Amino acid sequence: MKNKEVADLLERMGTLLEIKGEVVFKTRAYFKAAENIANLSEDIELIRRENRLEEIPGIGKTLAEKITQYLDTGRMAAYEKLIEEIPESLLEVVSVPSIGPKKARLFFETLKIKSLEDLRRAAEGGRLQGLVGIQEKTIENILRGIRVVRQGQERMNLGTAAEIAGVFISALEDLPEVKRIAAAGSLRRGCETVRDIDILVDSAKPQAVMEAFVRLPQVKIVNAHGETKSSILTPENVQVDLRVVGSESFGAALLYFTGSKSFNIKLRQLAIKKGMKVSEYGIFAVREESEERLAGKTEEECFKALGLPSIPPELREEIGEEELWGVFCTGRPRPLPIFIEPKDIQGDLHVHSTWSDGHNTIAQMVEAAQKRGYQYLAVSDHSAHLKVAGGVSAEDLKKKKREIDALNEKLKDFRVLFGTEVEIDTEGNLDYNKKVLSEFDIVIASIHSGFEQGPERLTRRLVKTCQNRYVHGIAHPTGVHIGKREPYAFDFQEVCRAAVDNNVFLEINAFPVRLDLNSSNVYYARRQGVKFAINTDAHRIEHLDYMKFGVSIARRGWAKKEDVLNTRSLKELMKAVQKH
DNA sequence: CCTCGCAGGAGGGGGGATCGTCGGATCCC
Repeated sequence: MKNKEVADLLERMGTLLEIKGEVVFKTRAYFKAAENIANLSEDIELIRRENRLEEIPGIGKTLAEKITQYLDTGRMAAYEKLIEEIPESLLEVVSVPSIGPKKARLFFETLKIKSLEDLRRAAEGGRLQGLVGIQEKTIENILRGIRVVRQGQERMNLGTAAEIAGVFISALEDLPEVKRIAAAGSLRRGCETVRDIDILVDSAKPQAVMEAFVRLPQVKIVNAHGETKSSILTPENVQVDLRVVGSESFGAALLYFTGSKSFNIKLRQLAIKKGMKVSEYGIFAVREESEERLAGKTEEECFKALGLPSIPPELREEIGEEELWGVFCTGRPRPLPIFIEPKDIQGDLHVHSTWSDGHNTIAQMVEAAQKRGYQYLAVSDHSAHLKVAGGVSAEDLKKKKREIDALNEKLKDFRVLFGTEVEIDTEGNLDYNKKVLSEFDIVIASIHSGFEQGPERLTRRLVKTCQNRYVHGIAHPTGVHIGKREPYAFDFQEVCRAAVDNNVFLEINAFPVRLDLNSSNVYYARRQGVKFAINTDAHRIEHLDYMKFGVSIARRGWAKKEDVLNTRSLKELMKAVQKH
């Protein structure tokens, strides 16, 4: 799948065109096209083969031609021409915080600065001094920015982001000036990865909160420190932004600060149509020479003022955008569906124990699951061949089964399920034979090797697995490892079809470095009729808490309770995974 | 550059904070 590759290319072109000084509408067209391609669930190569590129929103004749050329030949003439004029390495120059297209262009034209290294030398050599709008402070900021870029600022996974936000929130929430405090931004929307942490505070004394914030021991650098807004870097170079508003604006500010950006723009456009104005301070009715506050205290109140139902943070995205706005912009708005919530989860179907590479015993995992209010837990250890993860031999399975049976004897209102995460081999065969597989309560199958096989073979392996009559679900179906490994190349649509046809669920793996399926996958698969299970893949009891991340992903994919099998009672679950 | 709605050409993403410098760039969602 070359979707990401194409999207990246268009995005780079957009930035280079910005530096070149092209009109904003042209650059925006490239960014929009890139975004839409990145969010496609269909393979862009397939779309190109069927000559349907122009059906993608934001892609017209010209861009379609360029993309076609790129997909067919691996090159794009327009891009190559562009980088002759605006060197590609200027992309690293604009990646420096405090440097945008204007300064990048200024430096390039006056000093021939083409790269980060050029920029550093010029800044240190005092050659930036004296350019229009550049004085000492700017140069300091640039040098500091270069260091930040060099140390690398990758996006964090959702788990890490939640942890860091937690540290700052607990450091601030007990201040007497702080009435309410909440994490916002992409963390609140439950994005798979998060770039920076956004925290919003309700306080009548913003300056006191600002002071306390920038003096926290976790603060390495203060990048901005105003009356109501500050921005800092932690020692790990994570940016944390804090915004303070009064109680009357807290809801509106939460709305603003949660985003996404494009969602905010949509809201504000809608407001204009209705003679209103939206800002982080509230919803206002606009009259001649005056504004009247209509809402602001809570998000619900703000949505209501705009004539909208409360849209959950996870839905404020490009994913499902058309569906979302279709609901409101037609003559007869429908209510939003009720989406799955953490409290709906009745059990976890994919956890490990000391029988394979887990840290805790089955009994300990079970106790922890009971504490979380679950009704059941499938202990799904690795199968025999995955030696690196202590796969369970067919012989040991008997002992494991006896241990589970003994536990179930003692347990009231809880059931331990005898599960496995069975290895799919390079040909799509499973690691245990039919007789062994038939003994399990739950069989989930997954791929841990042969990622490089290419789409045909990988798709075949997964489809064949779905067709296996002993398999109930596919674990981490795309193989992504956030920050380490891209999903393997395969035909997701075909696997969805096979999953539906064979009553196999696809897992939403809630482990923060996986989150696999991701939001877009869920959104697409659900519309094909795929059923899901949200599992933590816990390797120790604390990991069971990752469930909430999986639920966020499911919500982002518009999943309802009915779409997720482990919201059901044990009886209903076992019925649902039965083979036809 | 795209889309709309009309047939060639116009209009196109919202609202605000902060910084560092003097009008505006950069950044946030």
